[in-house]
Amino acid sequence: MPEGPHRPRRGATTIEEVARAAGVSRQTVSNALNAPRRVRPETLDRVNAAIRELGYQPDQSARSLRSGARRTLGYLAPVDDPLDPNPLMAGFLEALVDAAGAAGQRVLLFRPGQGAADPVAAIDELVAARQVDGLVLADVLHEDVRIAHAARLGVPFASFGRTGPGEPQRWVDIGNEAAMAEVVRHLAALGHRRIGYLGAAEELPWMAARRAGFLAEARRLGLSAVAVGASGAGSSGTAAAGSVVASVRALLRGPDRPTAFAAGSDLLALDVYEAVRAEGLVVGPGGVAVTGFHDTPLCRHLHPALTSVRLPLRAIATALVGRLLDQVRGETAAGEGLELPTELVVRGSSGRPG
Amino acid sequence: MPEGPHRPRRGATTIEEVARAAGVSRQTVSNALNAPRRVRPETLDRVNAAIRELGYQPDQSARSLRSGARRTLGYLAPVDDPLDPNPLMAGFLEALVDAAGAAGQRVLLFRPGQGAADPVAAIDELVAARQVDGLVLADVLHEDVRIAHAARLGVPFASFGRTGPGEPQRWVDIGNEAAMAEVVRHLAALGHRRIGYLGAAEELPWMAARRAGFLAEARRLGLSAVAVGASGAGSSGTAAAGSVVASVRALLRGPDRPTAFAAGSDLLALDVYEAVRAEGLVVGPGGVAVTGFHDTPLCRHLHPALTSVRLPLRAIATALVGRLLDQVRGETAAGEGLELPTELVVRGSSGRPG
DNA sequence: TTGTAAGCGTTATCAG
DNA sequence: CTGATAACGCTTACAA
Repeated sequence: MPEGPHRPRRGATTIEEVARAAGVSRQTVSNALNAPRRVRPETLDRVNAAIRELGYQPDQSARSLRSGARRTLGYLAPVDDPLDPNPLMAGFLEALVDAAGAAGQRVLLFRPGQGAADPVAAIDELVAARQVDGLVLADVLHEDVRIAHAARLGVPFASFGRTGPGEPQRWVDIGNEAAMAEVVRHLAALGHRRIGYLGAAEELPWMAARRAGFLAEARRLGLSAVAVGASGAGSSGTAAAGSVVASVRALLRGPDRPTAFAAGSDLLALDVYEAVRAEGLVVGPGGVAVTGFHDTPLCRHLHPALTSVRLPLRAIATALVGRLLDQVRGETAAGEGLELPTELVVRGSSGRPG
Repeated sequence: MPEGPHRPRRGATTIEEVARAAGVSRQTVSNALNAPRRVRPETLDRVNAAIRELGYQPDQSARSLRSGARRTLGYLAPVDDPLDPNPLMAGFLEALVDAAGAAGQRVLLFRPGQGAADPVAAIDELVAARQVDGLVLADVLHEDVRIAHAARLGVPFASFGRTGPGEPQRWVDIGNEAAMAEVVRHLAALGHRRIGYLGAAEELPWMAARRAGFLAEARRLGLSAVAVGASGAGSSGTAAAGSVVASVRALLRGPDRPTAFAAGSDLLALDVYEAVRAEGLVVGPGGVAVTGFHDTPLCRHLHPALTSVRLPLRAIATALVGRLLDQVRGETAAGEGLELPTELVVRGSSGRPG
């Protein structure tokens, strides 16, 4: 609701006051801030001193109104429930805020209004209110309505997660296939010949890619590979954790028991731990090797500690911000995706087969 | 006419265009938006139709400049590493954005610049640039430099986490003691008489409170209680997970073996699982009961599923936003803290003693 | 290099 | 209830 009364001015030092204190005009202060090279060094010093002394910062609203630059990037938070938060909300967001800050931008969080879960309307609102210079989208699907809509609006954007061939290629992503291929090679190097994969929510492109990467590399190396895992559950696989465990247990009881399992997430790896133990086997050297994905803090609390794939969150965030600002500045929108490498963090859970 | 500014104007429907389309003046449109009661109904309809048709939204920068209201709340993200993200970043942030949105506010994320980890400077910048109407602080310590500084600046703020008696009491918090007391009563009701507590990073007030709440209720009920857990580690206890497990194992081997363990976080509960199993015991009914704290998705992936304390994230966020906006509107800053109850989610990990 | 003038889009004031 | 006028604080032309 719009408040009626006039708002009290906080300390609110204005450019005028700085100018007076430095004995120059408003515009000289503005120049000192926005084009320092145009101001004589000694004047610049004087102005900067006054700025520091008064603790002056330009009013961002006034600046935005005049210049058109909002110095703010919008992050469309994935639609999900606080009780089952998106893994990206932790970790990636920190990296994004840091990367944006380093580029002089702030990050504005937004989501579709609670209940009405229409991301398109949320984008429309934010853009129409001219609150951001660009948009960061995450958990992007191959044909994503958010991508299509942002492109239609003509607002600069970049996505964490690749888009299909028909969509604009303004994405940054990790190499999900490559990451799982590295996992497979790691396991193969340890001597494992029969390996299993545990996935979930495989309608999500990144989960499908991990599975595909696993199977492709296993085939290439001539390993015996089998993949299990249900579709349909949420991205963190809340639904049928129990049945997933059952699938792994069945494999472990089968004739050609895998000696190693790669999982599509750290939580799924935990399911593998449970299945392995339930079958009276052990995880790690001398037992069943297990790997996860995401390198969450969970990995370090498991025994043995979980080998996992670490995402280059800082590099992803920096690349997203960079591409976004290229578009904002009107430089040629590269129009190409960027795939960044992951890092395999080897811990006790992956060792030689027993 | 002035030349087009540096920046290309996006669709940018202005109030002027709406006024022309509706056949009224700018101010009538403004009134229709900000004080609809002052506009004749039939005129209002016409204006609203034009607004809808043109997809008009007021330019937030212009509006802010004029009115002083930023319609934005700043969230000072806890200082930590993306690789070891703060648990609040997931879950709480979703709830906060929703609550803010319901009150017509957006959420601006900010952190101290990477490297320079001074939250005070970050607050100064944001406030000086007049980018927000108020601040949300989290993971607040009893004597917190952020609280003191925000109070000194006179900027409206509210904190998730209570402040000490010398500080302004503009906090919302969960009842950490009460939550652990409920856990203790739950375990006692199941028949447990010897119970253990596993904590970590107990220099953090909320962790200390959980421990204290545990011990107090155990004493009140005449139970035999013992607490273990190191200080000094990060909030997620990355440091010495191994030694924590060792402490629990030692207790399990001791003469008066606890039949139940409450942990200060879900990850610590996982450590208890490991310790229990390492001692050849089982978790859950017939074995050692275990409870966690936070109700993260991890709980549902453990076997047996972990009993845990769920935080009322939506209520917390709503209360924080409400108190913040009270201050923004200049209404009497309540000056009192608000403690919200948690919810014990009972699952398979807590059962009758073996 | 610096100062002058104008206006970004909106809302508050005060006439009609 | 509506319409003209004046700011909010800043940055971009342009003149000195």
